[in-house]
Amino acid sequence: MELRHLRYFTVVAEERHFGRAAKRLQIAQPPLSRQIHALEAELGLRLFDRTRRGVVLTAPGTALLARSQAVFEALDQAITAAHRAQAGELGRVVIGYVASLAYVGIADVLRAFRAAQPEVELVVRELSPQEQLASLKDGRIDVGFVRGPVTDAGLTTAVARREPLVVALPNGHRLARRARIEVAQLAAEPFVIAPRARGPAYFDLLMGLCRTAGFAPRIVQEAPQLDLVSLVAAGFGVAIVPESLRKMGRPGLVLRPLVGAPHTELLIVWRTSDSSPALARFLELARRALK
Amino acid sequence: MELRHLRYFTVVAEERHFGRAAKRLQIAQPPLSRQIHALEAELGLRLFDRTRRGVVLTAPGTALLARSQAVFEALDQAITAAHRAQAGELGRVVIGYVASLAYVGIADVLRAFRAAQPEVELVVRELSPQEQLASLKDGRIDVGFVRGPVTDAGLTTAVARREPLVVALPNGHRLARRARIEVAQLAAEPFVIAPRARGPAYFDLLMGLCRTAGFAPRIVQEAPQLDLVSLVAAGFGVAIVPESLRKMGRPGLVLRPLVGAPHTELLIVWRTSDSSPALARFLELARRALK
DNA sequence: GCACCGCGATACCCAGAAGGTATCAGACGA
DNA sequence: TCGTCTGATACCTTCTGGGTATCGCGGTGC
Repeated sequence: MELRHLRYFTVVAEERHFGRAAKRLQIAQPPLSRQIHALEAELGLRLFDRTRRGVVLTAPGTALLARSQAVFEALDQAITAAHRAQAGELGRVVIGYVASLAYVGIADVLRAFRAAQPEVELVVRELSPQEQLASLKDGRIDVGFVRGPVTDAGLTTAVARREPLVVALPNGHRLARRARIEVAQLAAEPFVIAPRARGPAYFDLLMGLCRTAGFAPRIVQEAPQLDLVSLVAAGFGVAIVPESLRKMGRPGLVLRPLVGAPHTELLIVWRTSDSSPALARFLELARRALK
Repeated sequence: MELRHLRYFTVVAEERHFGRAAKRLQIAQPPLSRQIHALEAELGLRLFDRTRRGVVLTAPGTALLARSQAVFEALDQAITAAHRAQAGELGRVVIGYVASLAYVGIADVLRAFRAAQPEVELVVRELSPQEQLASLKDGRIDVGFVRGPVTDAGLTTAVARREPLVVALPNGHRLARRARIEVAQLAAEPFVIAPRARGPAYFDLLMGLCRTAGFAPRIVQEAPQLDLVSLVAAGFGVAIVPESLRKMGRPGLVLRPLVGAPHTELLIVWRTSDSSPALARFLELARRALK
């Protein structure tokens, strides 16, 4: 069966007259008769009782007519959904993010996007920068948020936000009295830092900073990013972190500007080849929300 | 768009490969490519990203695929419904019945039919025999239950049940002491009877009975059939009724066999031209339930 | 009673589109 | 670099959907 059969059947059933139905369908009456016959033959059912002054539906015809509407509606919905997906209003975006963003960035982005595109399904995965790049490549996520440069071929980045680095100190720390801190003043401090494997770009950036200031940092604890500030607050050492962590309002922690340190860049990363309209919408809104 | 396009699209989407899809569809690969192209052109959407080792769905393609299933399901349901209607398992039967049957016949029939064909909608209308015949002809009801012969052209009848006539007397009536009553013994009694207009056949039958016994009945009250026995119980007079009224178990009423009276026939009536399978099923089950 | 009219069915033709075969173009892997 | 695998293209064939002319059959009106 083809939709043509169902369309023709519906019109004949509504008109109760082959001639009028043919006119409405912009075809001649004989081919219409033939198509209805073909439909009846395929179903093995008589759909109409042909009388002298028109046609009446049989019981199977009545049943078919009542349910044909649902077929056309389902088709309309399918087509509409395809167009909406093209417009980025429908679909699914899987997002990777680093733990340090959980408190200060992602929530705003998700909220803004959900408000704008409520029918795009959002899935978030907390992943280290390294894991994000790998997940992007094999399609487990569609977009990632990382710090530090990304040089992978096949991935495109955009700077979502630039922010200064600051020193995180435990309350009452000797340096906490100072309004701003030089990198060299940290030479003797124990450092808490995320393992290089989780984000080599950021790790190497910090190492470079210290080396430039003339020392190699004493790393007392390598912590996943999430717990980093907790360790600092607990007095294990100091850490160099993006300024936006201030928004966490974590007690027991003091943040001081780091003089001479470069700004860090929060990057949005996605597959260059990914042409999903939902992703495009997401990128657009994410960049706006993070500005 | 035709269903062919959607079928082809679905298979290509599932196989992610034009060659394999074409094999599954029993056609060659080039026409399959062409049909997909035509579908994309009609929708104004790219549904697949053609890569070197196959094909991947785009966002609109994914959306369309997810909803295509619903189209095919709706179609299956429509076709199934048509076949079930043909089998008399689906549809609608509108039933007319005389009030005297409300208590002793219809309920059994409806119960039996509903149990056997729960998805056939049953509509019942209480109508006089005359109204039933008229309603049958213009399609307001599909089947009627009446007493007395029906001679209308275009209507077919079947005897659902034959039963004797009995005399209904109020409690304590002079004749109630007798085990059986002759028609002639009623000559002096006041009669309660339904108006001729509501059922001429039955009316004429009773008149004939009395005339044969040598008297013309004294009609004190013409009541719609429903209230007939109430009037008898209230002492307005006697009535001649089908024996099945005994099942009502109405207090204040005595029923006595009427000697020499013919049996009355409960008839099922329907349009000869009506070929509704649901009606056929109903007739079959009604006759069985009334046996 | 007869002719006419209105309806769907049938016969036959044509054109367009679906499907087939052969082949191309490009990317990937050996 | 060549072979292979992919979908696309070119071109032909076949089938079928649609057109016109006409039929058959009731019902209707004179």
